[in-house]
Amino acid sequence: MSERACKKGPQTHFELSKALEMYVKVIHDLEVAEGSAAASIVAERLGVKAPSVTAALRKLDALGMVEYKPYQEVNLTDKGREVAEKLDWRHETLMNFLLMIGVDEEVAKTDACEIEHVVHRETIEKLARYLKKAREK
Amino acid sequence: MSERACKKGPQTHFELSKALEMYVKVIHDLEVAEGSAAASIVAERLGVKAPSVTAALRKLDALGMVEYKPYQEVNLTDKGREVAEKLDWRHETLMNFLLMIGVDEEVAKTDACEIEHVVHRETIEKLARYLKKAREK
DNA sequence: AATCTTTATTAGGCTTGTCTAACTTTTTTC
DNA sequence: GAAAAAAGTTAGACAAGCCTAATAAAGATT
Repeated sequence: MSERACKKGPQTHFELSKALEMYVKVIHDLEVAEGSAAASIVAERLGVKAPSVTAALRKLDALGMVEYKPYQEVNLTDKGREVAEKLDWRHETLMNFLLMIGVDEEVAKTDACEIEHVVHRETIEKLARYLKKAREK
Repeated sequence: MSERACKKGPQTHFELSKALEMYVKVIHDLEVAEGSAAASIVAERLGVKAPSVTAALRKLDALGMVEYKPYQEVNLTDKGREVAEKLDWRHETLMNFLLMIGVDEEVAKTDACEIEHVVHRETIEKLARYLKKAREK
């Protein structure tokens, strides 16, 4: 059983870094709640400073994830919204599972937030399927 | 159900970055297999170049995780071995679970490698307990 | 033992994501 | 509508991790 540690293959299955995905999530939350997202609130929600938000928005815009003009509120593009919804679904699925096995709410939340950015789609799909079955019983 | 996205609290529950943990894992593997770890093999296993290994070893040494003298093979300290064993246990637990829910072996491996670095101890403990129960049935 | 080869280290650069401080734009308030 | 306040941006720095190219040390070969 050698070769246990894991090589660092080039992330083929993710379009965004974890950091940028977090911005997308927050922007989506704000859009749902208020129609669009102000940079200052994004900063506050993520616990970062304003210039970090500016930098992130420029990148997300370049990647076609948000519609961004300086000094204006941001909105997700369709592409960005897809990413946000994917993350939401992942988060939900992970939360449901973690709570089911008895993980504390707060811990589950932060762990789901970590895992959602790093696992393969297949894993979440299998987890969702498993969860559904476990509930039917 | 607002406030869905996750703030980035200061990592209180980890002593090492994910990158450094990977070095510890590989060094441990090599120690088990051959008594000690040569930098070139560590590099190869992790898919990085030699200078990255040197830099990492210097950091791990400063953190008391390895015994390192330039131009010599490395060995984990007791502290480092503890970290490696913790990671092994996490990996094992995650693998068992992922395989149980039907995730493909290769995918399970890389996903376990990601998750093991980021979740709380509690989560792994709950998972292990859950797994044990699921097997008893 | 001197050279050649392999292995490791140093030096310097790049990227991502963060920060502070200074400046600009927008909005509010009187 | 002008001045003050708030919000956003730019400039420049820093940390972690990675890289390449050049250098130094160890180990082999004859």
